[in-house]
Amino acid sequence: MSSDNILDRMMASAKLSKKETAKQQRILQSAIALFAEKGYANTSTSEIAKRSGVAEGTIFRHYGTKENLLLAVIVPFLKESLPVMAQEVFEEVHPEKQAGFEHFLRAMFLNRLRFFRENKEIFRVVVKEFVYRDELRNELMPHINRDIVVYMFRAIDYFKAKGDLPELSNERLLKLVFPFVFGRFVLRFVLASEEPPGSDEEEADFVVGFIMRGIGGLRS
Amino acid sequence: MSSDNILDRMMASAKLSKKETAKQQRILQSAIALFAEKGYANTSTSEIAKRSGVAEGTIFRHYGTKENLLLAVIVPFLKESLPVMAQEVFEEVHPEKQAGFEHFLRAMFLNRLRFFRENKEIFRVVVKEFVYRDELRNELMPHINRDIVVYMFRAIDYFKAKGDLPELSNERLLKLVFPFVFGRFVLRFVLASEEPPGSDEEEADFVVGFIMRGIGGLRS
Amino acid sequence: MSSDNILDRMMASAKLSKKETAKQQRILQSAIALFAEKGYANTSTSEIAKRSGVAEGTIFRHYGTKENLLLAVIVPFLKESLPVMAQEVFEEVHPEKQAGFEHFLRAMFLNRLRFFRENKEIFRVVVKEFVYRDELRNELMPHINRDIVVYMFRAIDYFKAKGDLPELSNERLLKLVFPFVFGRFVLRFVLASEEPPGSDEEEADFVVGFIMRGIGGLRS
Amino acid sequence: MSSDNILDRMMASAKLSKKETAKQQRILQSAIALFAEKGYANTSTSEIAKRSGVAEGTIFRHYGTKENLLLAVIVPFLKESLPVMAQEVFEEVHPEKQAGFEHFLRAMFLNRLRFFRENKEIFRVVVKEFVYRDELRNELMPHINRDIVVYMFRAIDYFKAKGDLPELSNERLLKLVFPFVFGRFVLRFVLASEEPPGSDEEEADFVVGFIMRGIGGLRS
DNA sequence: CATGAATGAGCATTCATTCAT
DNA sequence: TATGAATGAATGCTCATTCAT
Repeated sequence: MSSDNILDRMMASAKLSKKETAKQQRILQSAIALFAEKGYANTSTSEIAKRSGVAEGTIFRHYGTKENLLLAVIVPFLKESLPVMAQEVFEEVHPEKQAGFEHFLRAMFLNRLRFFRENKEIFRVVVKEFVYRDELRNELMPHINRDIVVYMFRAIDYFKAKGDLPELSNERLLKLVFPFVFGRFVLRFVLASEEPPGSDEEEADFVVGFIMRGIGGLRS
Repeated sequence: MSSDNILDRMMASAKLSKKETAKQQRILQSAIALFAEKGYANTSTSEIAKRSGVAEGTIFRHYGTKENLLLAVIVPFLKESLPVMAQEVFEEVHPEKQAGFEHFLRAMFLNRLRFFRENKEIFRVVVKEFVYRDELRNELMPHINRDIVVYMFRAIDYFKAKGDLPELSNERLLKLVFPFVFGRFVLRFVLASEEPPGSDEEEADFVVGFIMRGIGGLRS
Repeated sequence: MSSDNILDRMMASAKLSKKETAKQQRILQSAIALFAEKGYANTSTSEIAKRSGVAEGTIFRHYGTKENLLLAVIVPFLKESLPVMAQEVFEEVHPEKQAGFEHFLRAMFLNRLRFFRENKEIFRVVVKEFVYRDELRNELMPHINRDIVVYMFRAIDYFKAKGDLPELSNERLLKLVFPFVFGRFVLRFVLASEEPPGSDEEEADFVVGFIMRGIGGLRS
Repeated sequence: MSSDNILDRMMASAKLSKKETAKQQRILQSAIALFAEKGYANTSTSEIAKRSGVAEGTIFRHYGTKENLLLAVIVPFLKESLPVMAQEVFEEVHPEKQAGFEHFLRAMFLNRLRFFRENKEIFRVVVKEFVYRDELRNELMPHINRDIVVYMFRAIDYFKAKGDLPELSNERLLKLVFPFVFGRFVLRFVLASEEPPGSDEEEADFVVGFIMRGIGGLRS
């Protein structure tokens, strides 16, 4: 009896999409490309159909609603982005064996940089709609926060215990670092027309260095 | 056959808007409120007319196009935001008499924080449409960049000459600091439903401190 | 705070239709003709628009919904049919000065026969939709019953007091006579393609005679 | 090139329906229930398929058209209703051995009352579509008339010869009695949400008594 | 025989824009 | 100058029907 109807619909529709036919794939690809370029509100279902080489009715047979099609694009991406965003990295990186928070941060930054690059178009869709539509944001934000926060707090606590991090409150630390990093991803993959020069590793060094120095003198 | 037809129209219409009638004021206010809330694409001109207590035809008599109405909202804001963003602050702050870059940054941060808070709704409209519509961004971005860059480089050069800043390339410095600060504004005024606690000065100290430490060790 | 939302909408929309423009008249006429012929469900708004010589959008500007257009057809007819159906006749007929119930019945029969003939097409629409759509019937029936019953009971009581009618319960009497008469109207104006021969007066004599003899021997 | 193409199709399809598979039975049942409730026009084939637990294609494999499915519902009912309506009753009732027309009428009324109650849902479908769709009515009416008229006239003539009936024209007598009785069935099974109280025999006495007294004084 | 994915014409409705008053 | 009725193209969506498997 929880309040998350969007999330519920997300899960429901996600379950149905076990085997995607070739046509569904094409529909999704076209939708992603068009939503990414012009935004959901400025894309018509007939455009999507034309680009997919599919009848317009076919879209509705599979997704029922234009809104549902958007969810079919966003949801799997979000479900792979959110918990994973820290969990997977956390494990992959074997924090115990890491030199410290700096290494963890660097690994995570590189991991997400590549993930978002790999899914650049969906990332665009998600960011655009997330900024554009207050209700979507209001409904999703709590869940997103929770999923990220849980895992990140675990990591932060671990490194605090190791004496690797200043005694800043977890929340403040996260609200400082996360938007900074995420903002750079948005800039790079959503707003910029092309990626800036320089290797991923250089970028990682630059960003992580900035953050580490920046939080160096912090007290809560 | 110049490339900036939007900008041209922007400037032209901006000049015309010297004397706005009461009705135009009401139209603009309603448009801003609705665009901010639901986005340009999801707002109908009839809604704007109803909220303004004005006939729908009146909107078109004044602005000709819905798109033009959007520009009439965005342009003046942009024109007051951009060059001023550095120039005015630069002067207001009397850099020569300042202790250094840190003071300049702090003053500028506070100045814009208050300006965007004062114009929160228009800020929302601009950010939303800027993120949502690639063509708008592509056409405006160069002008925005130019206006900001010119003034900011002047300031950066001044403080570099004073030995107040590391020998990082102007561009890299700007691309580090500007998105960081601007991202926090977006988070606070566009994405969050309410402003976080804490005084403006505390926030300024926090942000400026982080940046100053962060850029402390940089080399280009 | 009563439950009659259809009736409420009926009244609301009826109030708005104070001055009907020429175009609204044409739209209504076309809608009536088409609804009468093919039924509401089998008539498209584009058909109505074409027949009215009006753009499809114009229909929605005036009536908002196809359903509302149906109500705009039905409601005024119902409002003029129902209470009047007995009240007006009751007065027009001056029951005190009539020879008795037989005269009253005859006057009423003729009055309604002519009214329905005059509004044959709307009558068709109302009957068809009333039979076809359970929810419409369920929502309207109580109100219709009330309006008719109140006035008819008054008349019946009056004639009972005069000794003109057997001591059958009002309800049973009404449920015998009303469907019989109304059924003949439906047959004549809705189901038959053309009216049967014979003058109205002959038909009235026939029907009233049948009823009077039929109820002659009744006991409750 | 005869005029009764619907009837032809009716007969043809009726012959084919000798052996109905279980699936066809389920399809027909679902169609009847849905048509009865919401009307043919407001029922989709996919709804019928879902309710039948059958693929949508299966419906079209068996009936070819949605319209044909409707006929497959209506036709057998009509074929059992019409001639039987008088013939079977006529025989079952052994008119020769009856006390007279009153008994015949009473037996017939009871017979049909029970038949329509038994097939209430199909009766609803038939009445609704018959009222709603002029072309269906126009095509079927002559045949219905013929089937009923032939048998009824035979009965009427018989009772006239016995001196049991006034010398009213057969047609006028039928057009008086038939709609009256049929109208009560429609009221009871189609329009009312539940049947009125009272036993079938009481109702029969009431109706037949009314008719007998009513036609008592008739002259053509 | 049965399926259900695919179709595409058709539908009610919306909305930016025009124009006579 | 302001109005608001009128427009018609475009939109999201439905649904009877087809057909390859």
